[in-house]
Amino acid sequence: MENGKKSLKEKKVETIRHILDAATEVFADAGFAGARIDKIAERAGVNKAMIYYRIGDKEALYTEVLHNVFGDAAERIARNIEQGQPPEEKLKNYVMNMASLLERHPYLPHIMMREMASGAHHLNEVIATDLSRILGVISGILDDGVKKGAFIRTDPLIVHMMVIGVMLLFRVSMPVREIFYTLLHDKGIKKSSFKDMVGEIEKLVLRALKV
Amino acid sequence: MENGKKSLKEKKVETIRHILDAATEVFADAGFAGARIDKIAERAGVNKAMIYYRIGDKEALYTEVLHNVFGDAAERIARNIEQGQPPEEKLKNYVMNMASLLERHPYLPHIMMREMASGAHHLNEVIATDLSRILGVISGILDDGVKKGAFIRTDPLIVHMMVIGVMLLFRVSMPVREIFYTLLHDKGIKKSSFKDMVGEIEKLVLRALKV
Amino acid sequence: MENGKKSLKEKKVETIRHILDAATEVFADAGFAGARIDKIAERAGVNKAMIYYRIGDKEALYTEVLHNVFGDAAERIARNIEQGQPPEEKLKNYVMNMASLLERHPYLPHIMMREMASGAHHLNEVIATDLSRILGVISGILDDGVKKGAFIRTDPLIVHMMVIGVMLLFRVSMPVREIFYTLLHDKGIKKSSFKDMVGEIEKLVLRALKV
Amino acid sequence: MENGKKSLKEKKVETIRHILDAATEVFADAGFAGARIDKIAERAGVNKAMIYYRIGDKEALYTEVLHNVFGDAAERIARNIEQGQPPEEKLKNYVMNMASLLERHPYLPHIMMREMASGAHHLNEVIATDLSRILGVISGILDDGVKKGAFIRTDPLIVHMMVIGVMLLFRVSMPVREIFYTLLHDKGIKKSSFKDMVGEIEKLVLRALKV
DNA sequence: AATGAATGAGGATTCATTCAT
DNA sequence: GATGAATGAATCCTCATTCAT
Repeated sequence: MENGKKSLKEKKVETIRHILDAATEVFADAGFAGARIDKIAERAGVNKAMIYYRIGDKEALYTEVLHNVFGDAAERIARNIEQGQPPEEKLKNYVMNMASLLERHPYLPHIMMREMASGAHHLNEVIATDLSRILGVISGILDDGVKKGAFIRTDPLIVHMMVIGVMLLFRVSMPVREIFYTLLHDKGIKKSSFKDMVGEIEKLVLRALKV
Repeated sequence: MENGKKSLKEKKVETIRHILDAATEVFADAGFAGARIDKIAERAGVNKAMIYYRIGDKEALYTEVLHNVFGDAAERIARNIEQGQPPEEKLKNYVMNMASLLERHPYLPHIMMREMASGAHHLNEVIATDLSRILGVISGILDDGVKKGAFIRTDPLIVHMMVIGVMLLFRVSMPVREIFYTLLHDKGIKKSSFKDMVGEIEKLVLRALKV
Repeated sequence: MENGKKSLKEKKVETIRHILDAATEVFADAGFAGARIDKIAERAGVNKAMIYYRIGDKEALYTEVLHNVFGDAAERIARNIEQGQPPEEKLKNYVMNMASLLERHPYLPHIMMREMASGAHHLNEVIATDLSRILGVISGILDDGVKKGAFIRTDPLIVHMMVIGVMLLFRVSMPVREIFYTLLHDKGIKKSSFKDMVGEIEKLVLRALKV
Repeated sequence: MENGKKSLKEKKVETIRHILDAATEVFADAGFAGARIDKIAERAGVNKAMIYYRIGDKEALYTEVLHNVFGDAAERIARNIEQGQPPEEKLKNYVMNMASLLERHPYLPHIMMREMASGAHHLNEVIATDLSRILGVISGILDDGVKKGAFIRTDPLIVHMMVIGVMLLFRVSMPVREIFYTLLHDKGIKKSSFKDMVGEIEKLVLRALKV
């Protein structure tokens, strides 16, 4: 039950959350250079100066957004690896985790793709470390599979990029796909949901890796 | 006369090429909003006003760049499908074509990723048509493979996205990978060249699709 | 009870003193336009709103500072004129008083110079009256000297400006002089203390005025 | 005869002059922090962006102004020392030169006083060198006078500061003096022109220094 | 055909000041 | 009495675009 009375600190925390949420959306939509502080402030329902008071300049705000999104992502991934399962299960798990990560952070794909396209200048070491933990996970799974005779030996980076790449593209390409579906509906290409896609990826990746 | 004497028309064409080349690099580096007309002019070795004189405003310039890059890409793809080969060969061909496309257009990945992250607002119908032709090709290959009992039935869009996704990520992530390699060299992850990666993809995709 | 227990009124007075001291320093350092309320609050160890609560807006704060510095100065000067001395002694006294005034108010030179450079908009009539009392003093001394046949007739304003001018410059130019000393130490120019300078001024002014 | 036709380069030079003139006035009036780029642009009759296009940011503009004013001053002083005169003449010359310098640069006093009050942060080495040349001149004159038995030995820096100090104060205090004159006209203090003052200074300084 | 000069419109950032508790 | 939260109004600065030659 919202009781209407908020302490000063609660209000402050809430304000910060509003700002970061708005900033995440706007940066995802428009990129760093295209984002407008005015728009972020408006969408957050705060005065423009508030952003500087609470967070700092555009750069600081962007970094904060990146850290929020990627920090949570990395933590979540690292937590979700269950030991003692057969490699196939672990791999399915990994795909599922990646998928649910993107569902939880709908703006991650946009931000990530842009970041990489920009040379990842903002993905400084802290964030790079976060990401490297994810890579460590898939690497471990594949190694385990190879040891147990379940998987062929492959480059884990490429496997990860295939999984992540198709998911990013899928999420990010929604508006383009609308056009394609219209243009291509007579060629046997039909809409698929994110869930459909995840199932398909799981299947294809397992087929590709299994001995 | 090849020797230094250029006709007016040749100079004009050359100027336009300089502008478009410079614009391609700058847009790839910085995105539409982050690109600076000043920088494009400087890199092209022309006066800023020249850009407006020859091509038009920033929007027009960007569209021109997109069309140059994607138009050539689409044309090249459509040309390279050889009939009468077995589906496996066609698929290998398709992967190779995609790969050589990216080698020929080193800025395409950056631009494409950003475009999609922005909601593909600039990929208007003309360009969408270009892309849809590519999709038609892979769709045809997969259909053929299914008909001939060589491939399992899959969603061609997902297959395409996997192939394209990993390639885009690979090209675009060069700077980030440098960090990762440093962080992860003890986890059995090692540098691979674009060629290595293409071979690996070919292998994995065929394994995933073959009955 | 002197020991740590302060009455509410004492705390209030102390707070005000902290604010005014901090404000004096900051205004002296940066001038009116360059001074930052934030910085004054921080240096005073109080909350920014406190300044408005206790004193008022930036303008009021500045006026208060000016009055504090100049008010005390004028009072002190007027008090220190001893009657019945020979004019030479009175003049020495006047120079000494000016000098000790500046030692007591290290920020007065900076504030005064800036105020004059700004057209003395803040030196409103109240403060102008303060200053005019000082001028009355030197004027009286010179008149007395002329009457007694000790001094030549001169413009008291110019004498005052010479004395005050060199002292202000001396105090204010400390940082620049450091550079000059380095550049000029081979031209026979060497560091002098404020005391040295005061003695020299006394000597020169007396030589200039004595019949 | 203005012929109305100006070459591009002439226009450019003129624009820069307008900007620097306006900036000099505004910085003199309001100091660095108080100066408004808008006001400078308006007073120069140019668009605000022009200032950034031609000169740079506020800091650069200020430095340019300082260099213009002080650079010319230093050069003029160094040129005007005539050799072979008796020391008294040289000293008179020096006072006259200082005076005419201030008549030529009516904003120099305001800017200089503020600069010193701010700790002379912008008077970087280049400008310090300019100023030190002036000091070298007066130093030489006094030395010469001492050698020829005409002057007592004094600290040239103090002599210089007395001369410069009273002149700066005189020029800068015009608005305040108006108040004083009103308040003090019954105490025998009357308006004097800059010329009057210069004559008086010359007299006093010579009396102070002559053996 | 080509370019240096110039600017309007907008965007990031700052800062004195007020408000609510 | 005291202070953290919040903001309106500048203020500096940038950049795509146009103009005049």
